[in-house]
Amino acid sequence: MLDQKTVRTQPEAIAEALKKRGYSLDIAALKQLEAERRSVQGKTEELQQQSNSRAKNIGKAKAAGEDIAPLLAEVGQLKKDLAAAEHELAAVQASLETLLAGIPNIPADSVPEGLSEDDNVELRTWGTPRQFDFDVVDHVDLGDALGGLDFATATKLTGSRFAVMSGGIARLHRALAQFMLDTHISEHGYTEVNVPFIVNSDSLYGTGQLPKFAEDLFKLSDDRDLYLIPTAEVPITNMLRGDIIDDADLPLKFVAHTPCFRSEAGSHGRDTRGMIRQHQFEKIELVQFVRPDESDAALEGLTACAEAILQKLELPYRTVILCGGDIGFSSTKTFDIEVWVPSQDKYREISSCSSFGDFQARRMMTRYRNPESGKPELVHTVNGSGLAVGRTLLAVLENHQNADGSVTVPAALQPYMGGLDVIK
RNA sequence: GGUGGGGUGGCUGAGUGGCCGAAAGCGGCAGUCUUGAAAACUGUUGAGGGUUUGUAGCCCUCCUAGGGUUCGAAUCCCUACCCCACCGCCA
Repeated sequence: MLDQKTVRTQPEAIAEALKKRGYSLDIAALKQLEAERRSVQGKTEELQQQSNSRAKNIGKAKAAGEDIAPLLAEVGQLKKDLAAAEHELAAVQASLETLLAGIPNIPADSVPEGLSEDDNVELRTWGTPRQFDFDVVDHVDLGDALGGLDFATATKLTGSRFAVMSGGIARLHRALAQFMLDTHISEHGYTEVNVPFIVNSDSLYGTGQLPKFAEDLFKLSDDRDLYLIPTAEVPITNMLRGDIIDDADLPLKFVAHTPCFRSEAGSHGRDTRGMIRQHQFEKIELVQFVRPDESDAALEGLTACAEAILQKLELPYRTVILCGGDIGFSSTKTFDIEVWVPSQDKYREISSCSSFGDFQARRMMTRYRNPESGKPELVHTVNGSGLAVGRTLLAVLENHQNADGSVTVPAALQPYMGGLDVIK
């Protein structure tokens, strides 16, 4: 959520900044609601004040032993007016709140112009896509031949966009998760957390998935208003919802390994083959809470942590900065890391690292006590995948495949595979 | 599942209808003292919002959340969520 005061007082400037996203802010509606809010709030507070002072007078009169009956008679109409005004105010504030909560974050200055992913800008590449001297097989056929990747059975168990892994591939998948987690803990200074995979709507509101993107989530039919997490970003970031953090504790860096559940509504027919787009996948998520002036550096650092995993796994990748039209709702700046997928002859997203500025912090009321002002001020949040495990598995299988259908285990993973160097 | 007790500021914890945005302590901040620090002492210290040129003043709201009673609610009633204790059941 953007700062209400800024939105209200400088709607034109906000609207201009949001154009970079291709978002058009309804200034007229905003101004109208704001004018209404102002008058209704003024009226309500005046009535509240009257009501308060009369109640006090009644208290004094009673204490003095006076007859309070005439005073009581006076407040009848006031109470009715006040109730009506409060009702009206609540309605206006709810409308304003809905409008404000639906406004996306403002892209950072460094975010390039553009409306689609075609306008994203490549920042750097690492490694060189391998030249194969045999016909490249995609991970679905590779996995099928190895007997460890089975989509048909998963369809029987659940439906489309699920997979059953077994044997060496299941172990490789687990090894990848462990390896990433260990690397971030011991080499990058993150604290491991283990969090719930089911969250309430307040948490989803805090990180920005709700109220706008409910259709992307799996909601439990249980009447407790609970959802499966679409990413560990939600539980980790919300750990500090409503809290005031000690300045000395910043920056806070957390890493978690969780499953992620996404309905993929609206992506029917996209990436239907293989592990690219699943309803359930595992991810190692990195989250940082930082002081406002440190978020740019934190985003660079966090992205480097994610890239380090790909380097250790000897997987070629490139890093792009998303253009204004392609960044997520809550993000002010996003770097996507894309791994080389040989069967598709192109780079595919494997990590998305974003800075949210104070956008999430404002929704969550997560603050730190600024030693200079002594006041609680909003922190900045930064997060990213480090990495998506399923897509990494796919990349390892395809990039390290051999002519005989076997897959070479990258050296970094071998300790996690009991020393195994080839999956056959 | 049963019974009972609770959820108050950064933290601990008082407060059972008006004098309570809220005692006290801790912590924080400022000062005195000190070569410096600690200790001690003194003062100060919740958050959000409205109005406003204003970090001035005035005003509103907030004691888990949502309803209710009342002229008036941290305080009484109802509901939800959470915590604690004991009992039962069980991995």
